Amino acid sequence: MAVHGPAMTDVARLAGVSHQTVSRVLNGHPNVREQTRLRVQAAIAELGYRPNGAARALVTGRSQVIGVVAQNTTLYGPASLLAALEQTAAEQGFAVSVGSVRNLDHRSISDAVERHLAHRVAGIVVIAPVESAGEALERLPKGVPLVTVDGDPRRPVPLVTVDQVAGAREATLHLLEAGHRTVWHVSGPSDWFDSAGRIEGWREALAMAGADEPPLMPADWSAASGYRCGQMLARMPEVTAIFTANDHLALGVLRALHEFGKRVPDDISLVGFDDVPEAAYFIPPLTTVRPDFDAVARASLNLLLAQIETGGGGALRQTIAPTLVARDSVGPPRR
Amino acid sequence: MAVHGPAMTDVARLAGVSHQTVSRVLNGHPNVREQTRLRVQAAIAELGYRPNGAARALVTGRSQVIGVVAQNTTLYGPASLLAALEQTAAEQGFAVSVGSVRNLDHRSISDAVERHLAHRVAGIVVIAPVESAGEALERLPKGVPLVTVDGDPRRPVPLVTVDQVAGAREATLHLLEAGHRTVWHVSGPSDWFDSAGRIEGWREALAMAGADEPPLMPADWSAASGYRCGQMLARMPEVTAIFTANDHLALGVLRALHEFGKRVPDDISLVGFDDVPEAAYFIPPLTTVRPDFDAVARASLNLLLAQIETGGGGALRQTIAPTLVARDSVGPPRR
DNA sequence: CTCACGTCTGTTAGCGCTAACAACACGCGC
DNA sequence: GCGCGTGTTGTTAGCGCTAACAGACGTGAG
Repeated sequence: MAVHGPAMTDVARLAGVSHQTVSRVLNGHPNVREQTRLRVQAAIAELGYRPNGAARALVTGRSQVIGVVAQNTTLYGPASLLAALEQTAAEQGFAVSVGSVRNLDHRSISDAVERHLAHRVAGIVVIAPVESAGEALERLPKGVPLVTVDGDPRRPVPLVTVDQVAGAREATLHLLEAGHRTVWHVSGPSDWFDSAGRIEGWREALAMAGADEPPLMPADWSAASGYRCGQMLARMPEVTAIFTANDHLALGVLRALHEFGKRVPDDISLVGFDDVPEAAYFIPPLTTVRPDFDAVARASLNLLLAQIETGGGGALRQTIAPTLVARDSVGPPRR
Repeated sequence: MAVHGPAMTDVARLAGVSHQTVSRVLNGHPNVREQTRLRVQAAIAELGYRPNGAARALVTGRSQVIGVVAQNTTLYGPASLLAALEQTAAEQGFAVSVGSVRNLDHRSISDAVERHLAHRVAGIVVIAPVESAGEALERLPKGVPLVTVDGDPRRPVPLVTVDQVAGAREATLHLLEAGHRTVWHVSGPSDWFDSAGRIEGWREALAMAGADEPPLMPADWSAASGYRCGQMLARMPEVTAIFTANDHLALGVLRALHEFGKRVPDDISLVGFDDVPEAAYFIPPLTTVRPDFDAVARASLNLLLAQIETGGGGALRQTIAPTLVARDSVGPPRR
């Protein structure tokens, strides 16, 4: 057929061998004479043959596809992760199928996973940053290679995660070292592990320095909610240093402070998280924490591939340390 | 098998029918007795049966998967498009497989498309905003449902696109109407159709108003290059209004202007493009043009689905008009 | 010279599903 | 009664591939 191209038997006929020999060449089996191999490869090239993934998936029970389940792939973090994952997977000869879900509840996650399973994906990566996702994962059929990213550290599922705690600790410490008595924190949504980790790191740093812990300001990830928090923070004279759970929150805070005539870093210092490409062009350029999404993607894929090959899957864990990127939004407190 | 779950024959046995009847129930064939249908559905539910997509893809020649080829899914536009596409596809029972490519040249695109073809995707959406991608598309095997997004308007391939020209025209006119004598433009990369369209709209608006056309400032999409352009624009006293090809460029310009002591909108007015979620929290909130990504995704998918069903594919074209979002970054020129 | 063994290649079966056809019961008009 | 259409179900073949086995051939040991 014109659309579907030649099949293995067509290649076999042209090369004057059986289709099985073609299969052997394709899969790199050892016992094929060099001359035969070349003939087959020539035939493949001549016909522009491409193996039919569906047929292979049917007989082997798994396709060369990795399923990714994520929530909001518009957010900078998930989008970067997805892109990196796709890149890395492609290098290993795998395609990536996305199944984004509106909510990260039990049902949605299970559904997305099962949809992937129906296509016999080789493995699944779940970007599951919230509590409710964890439960869904444990009830999944065993034997399916699975890796979670930024998931629940307490669950016995292979996990790759950015070291939120270390990143937040570093950010907070950076502000403390600049001379601030304490640091306020605008956090992400309370059910995200990312948020929890960043809160924990912030607390740790405060405790290490013997600083008072001001009340937490909960927000979501949006600039809008950062703006709302900023409007409150700007009104409190004792606030001199703020750590926001991501860069967009920082942007919102920045604008609120600006409206109230508070200058950054002269009056108030600010640190974000994520290092979005624009952070260097905020006013002023934002000091922030940069997670290494490529490293996370590589680690998750390696973990997944290991499971796919061995078939078994220990509950491994891997943590990627982020780095602080110092720019202009941090300075000493005003006297 | 534990992992792969029950097959159709298992369901058939439990329901006391042939596997073919199960298939008929699954595919909604008309001639099945109501009572039989219910028995089969009960058996499906009881076993937790899920049809094997690979087997279906093998026999029908196409899977319930749509392939998406895109370049940089980290950028706001492509990421939003991808997410919207995935959402819409899921509603129609399709999964989405991403194949991002590093470069949008002939080879990369063809490769990505062929990788999708190997998996017998039902159709392909190419987010192909640059010149070189167009050629690759025409040499593709005929008969594969294909839609391009933001692609070349001159090629005979089904195309859905944001009306860049209209958006840019509106943005420029908005500045002109505020009283500015002319409008400067910081454009995107010259090989993107998006850029070309926005330049065209800007020129049109200028011509319509009889305004002089200042030299074009070419950039890429990044805040960094916006910043570089901004440093030049800030030095030129006659510049009172700027239209940037996207919001991140505007952010960079904003910062450069700020560094030079130029205030927005008092000294210089600014309009962006994209309406990223953060644009409302720039300093000042950015007036910008909002493309409707959901509409684009819906339109592309409809076009694709139509092709999948009818098998044929006329070279349809659909244009989605963006809307201007007025915020605070535009004002009358200073006297 | 024969037999065992390794290397290479071909033949067969079957993965789970859909499409095409066959089979059967039933009701209708003649 | 017969033939015929209609609704419902079962049977068979085959999609393109891999795995398992079978066969052909050459090589070296006995």
